[in-house]
Amino acid sequence: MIEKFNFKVIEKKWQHKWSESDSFVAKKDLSKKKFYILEMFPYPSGKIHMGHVRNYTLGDVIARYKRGKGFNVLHPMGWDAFGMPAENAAMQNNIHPAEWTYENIETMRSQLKLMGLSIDWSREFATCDQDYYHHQQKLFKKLYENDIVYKKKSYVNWDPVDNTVLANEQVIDGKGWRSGADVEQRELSQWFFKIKDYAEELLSDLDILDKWPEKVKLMQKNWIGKSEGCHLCFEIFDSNKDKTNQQLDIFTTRPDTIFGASFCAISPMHPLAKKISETNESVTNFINTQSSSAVNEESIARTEKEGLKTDLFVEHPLKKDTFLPIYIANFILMDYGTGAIYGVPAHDQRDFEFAKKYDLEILQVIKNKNMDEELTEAFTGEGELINSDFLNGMSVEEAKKCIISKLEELKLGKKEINYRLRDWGISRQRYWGCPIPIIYREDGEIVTVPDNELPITLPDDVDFSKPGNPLERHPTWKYTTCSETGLKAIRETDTLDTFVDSSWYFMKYCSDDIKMSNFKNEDLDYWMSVDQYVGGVEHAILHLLYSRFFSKALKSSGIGNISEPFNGLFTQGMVCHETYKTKKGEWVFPSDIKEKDNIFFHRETNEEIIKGPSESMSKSKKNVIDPEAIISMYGADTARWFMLSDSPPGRDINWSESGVRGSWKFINKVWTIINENKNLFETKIETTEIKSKKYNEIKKITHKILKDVTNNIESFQMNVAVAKIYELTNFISTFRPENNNDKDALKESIEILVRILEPMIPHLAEECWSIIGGNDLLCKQPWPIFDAQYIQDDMIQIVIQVNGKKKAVLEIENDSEQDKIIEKLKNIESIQVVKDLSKVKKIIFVKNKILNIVI
RNA sequence: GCGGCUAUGGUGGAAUUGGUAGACACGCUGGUUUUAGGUACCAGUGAGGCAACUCAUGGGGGUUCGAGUCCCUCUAGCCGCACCA
Repeated sequence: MIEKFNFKVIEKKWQHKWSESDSFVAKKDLSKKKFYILEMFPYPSGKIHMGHVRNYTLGDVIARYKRGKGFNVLHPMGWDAFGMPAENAAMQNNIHPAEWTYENIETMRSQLKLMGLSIDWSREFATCDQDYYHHQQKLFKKLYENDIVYKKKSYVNWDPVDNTVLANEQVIDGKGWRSGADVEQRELSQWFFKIKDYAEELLSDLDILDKWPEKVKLMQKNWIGKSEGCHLCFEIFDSNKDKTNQQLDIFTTRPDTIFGASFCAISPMHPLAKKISETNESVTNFINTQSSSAVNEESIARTEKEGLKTDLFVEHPLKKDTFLPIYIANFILMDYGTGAIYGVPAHDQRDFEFAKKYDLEILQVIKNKNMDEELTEAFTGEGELINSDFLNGMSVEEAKKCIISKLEELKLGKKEINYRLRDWGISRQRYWGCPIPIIYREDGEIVTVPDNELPITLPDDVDFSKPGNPLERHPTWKYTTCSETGLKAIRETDTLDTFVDSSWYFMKYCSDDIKMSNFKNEDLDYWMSVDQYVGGVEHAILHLLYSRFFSKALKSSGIGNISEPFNGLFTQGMVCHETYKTKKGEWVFPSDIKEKDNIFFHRETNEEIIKGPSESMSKSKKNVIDPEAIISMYGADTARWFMLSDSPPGRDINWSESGVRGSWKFINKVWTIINENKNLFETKIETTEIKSKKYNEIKKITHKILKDVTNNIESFQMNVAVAKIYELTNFISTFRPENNNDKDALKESIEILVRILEPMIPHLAEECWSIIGGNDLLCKQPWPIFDAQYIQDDMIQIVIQVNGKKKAVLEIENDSEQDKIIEKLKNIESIQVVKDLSKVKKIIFVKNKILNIVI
């Protein structure tokens, strides 16, 4: 009787061996091909969760596989350690954010180490390390010097109770997520990165990223939101139709509809609206009612169109003596285009609704053949221009071209491209972030802090008992002097958005000596770009777009030469689990449930529990399984194997107890096979030339599966690779060698099995490798290459169809020709047709695959 | 509202990319071993039929010698964006 696999002892043993032999420490070596595999680094929230287990297992399979393939692999790990949860913990539990963060890192590092990941821990860092943010401050300065950073006033979500800015995601139904207070729109002076300047490059370079999911590229494309149109400049007239010497700029993508324009509208935030409000109380009131309530975006989109007519007009540029009234309207966004439009009610649904409400002219200028007389909604389709002077009869496309050149000729407008993408606001009124290396001098100058005064470090003595930014109200921290002029100065008390931290961390890993703050281009030149990035799809836009921008921005500032940081991207699915609730609707942890005859009860209270649908694991629904508990019960290999089985990595996986037990069963099956066959490896086996059928069979299956598993790993089909390995394992476990040749083949088969298991379940594989007498560490062994001669068989199966329906399967020599097969078919009862070939219309023959007789 | 993805047994999912549908696993049924089984092993398991066979990849249509795979259309579910001029 073979004992169960003792993972508790064996997993520790190999983790120790890998670590002491520096097996996964990466060294720059220009003579070797590199492979940079990276998973999105974790936020140190407390403990690792199953999502991390899935993410890092997937990455580790790739890392270990690529090492086997002979690549110089970089597989690092670090911590996305700045951010709000640390400050919230500070407020709630009176613990310093640094202490909270570093404690969590300790815990999570030790948890990750239990998983046996092949990570180069020598390159580990946290973004809240002084060294890291020191370097980030230098990068900020570089971007500042290269005119990629600027400061401007902008509207932000302001929580009046917590005295802080909130991100859009933190505003729930118009209220602050923590305080519950009504969120205000407040104008603040904020730092921005000029990501908009890179919009075109960010868009067009998506085409190079052929190893990215189409879905993510499309999301980024939509987010960038390029649209081509026309910029127009109107003269503004007063109520007496006299020139005011002011102008109104508008942007439109439909210049072709210009003859249908019946009004203009500007945003309540538009400078012109503000100017009018100075002397007009009703305008002031209107603007105030529009700017106060920030509700969620969907309901904003459904809000009824409202407007206020001003006393101003613009003259239609092509229809003399036609004046369009200017409205201030709630549906015009200030931060898209110019914050002003001309309204063409017949061909834009919003303008249509607005015109109906305020009784404005609806003039149709595009007509489609089969159209009703009266428009009941805006017509946005293709058609022919009418009521449009010189544009009449043209298609939409033709009219666009024609009108733009006409407007350009008249110097009234010009072709323009607009992007939905907005500049990236990076100021946060927070303590736990990277200080911005800027001082405001008493003479009004804004200057960067000189390099020899960096890093600007966060003060330790901070007070979280009051809401707001502790840096702002710190007694001394912000007061300083300018070393160049001796003038008094005040530090910038805003810190950088944490997305800045994660926009270049993958470059920092490339530093040979991670503790040095030097950032060498030659290191980047060797290791960058990341060959394979793995993470959740929830970062499809922000993190991935910001990182792409940052690489480009650094490149144009002379740092690195990377235009795309991530060559390959894989977005893995989520880990789900059934949910459980009491009848009162309180969530219950799965670990507190017991089951009897398909009815669920609370383990302690015996209360009946209702089982709900499987949803992605979340603390709030309590449908979480603690990875550490699983690892201590079944071991890391079982957890890893389960994560790779069944579900394709890109889709959601459902965590199940029976699935984990199945994985544990498999681990032991391999363990049993190795122990039962270990004597095979003790002596050399003499072989002979004559090979049995059995021998050919095991050779064929082994090499076929080796080939398949290799392809499956390359194409991220880990679940299929797992299935193939099951097949091989099942075959080996029932294989009974009859002679020395068979034994020799079995040995090879077992060796291959052990080698291809290593990326997935490395502890077991290493232990097996040592049992069968393999040299050195298994993780340093090359990946085996399948031998094509064993895969090719003399006899193959060919499918016989009649009219496309399968009638028989014929075993025949490889590469047999059609005639030979037809001959053979004459002996088969169920296929009568071949006896009289005159009735056969056609024969479709695909060599070694199929023969289809059409009658 | 706009854009996208997905749909295969009781379940998760395979299918060499247009060529034997259901690999592999879970579950279930029966059997053997065991003091016991939430163990191990063996056999069976898409549906219908005694059978030869027939029907089956969300529904309907099409292209093709041949369709889970390609095209059209409908339905359902999921995801992203959201007054973007």
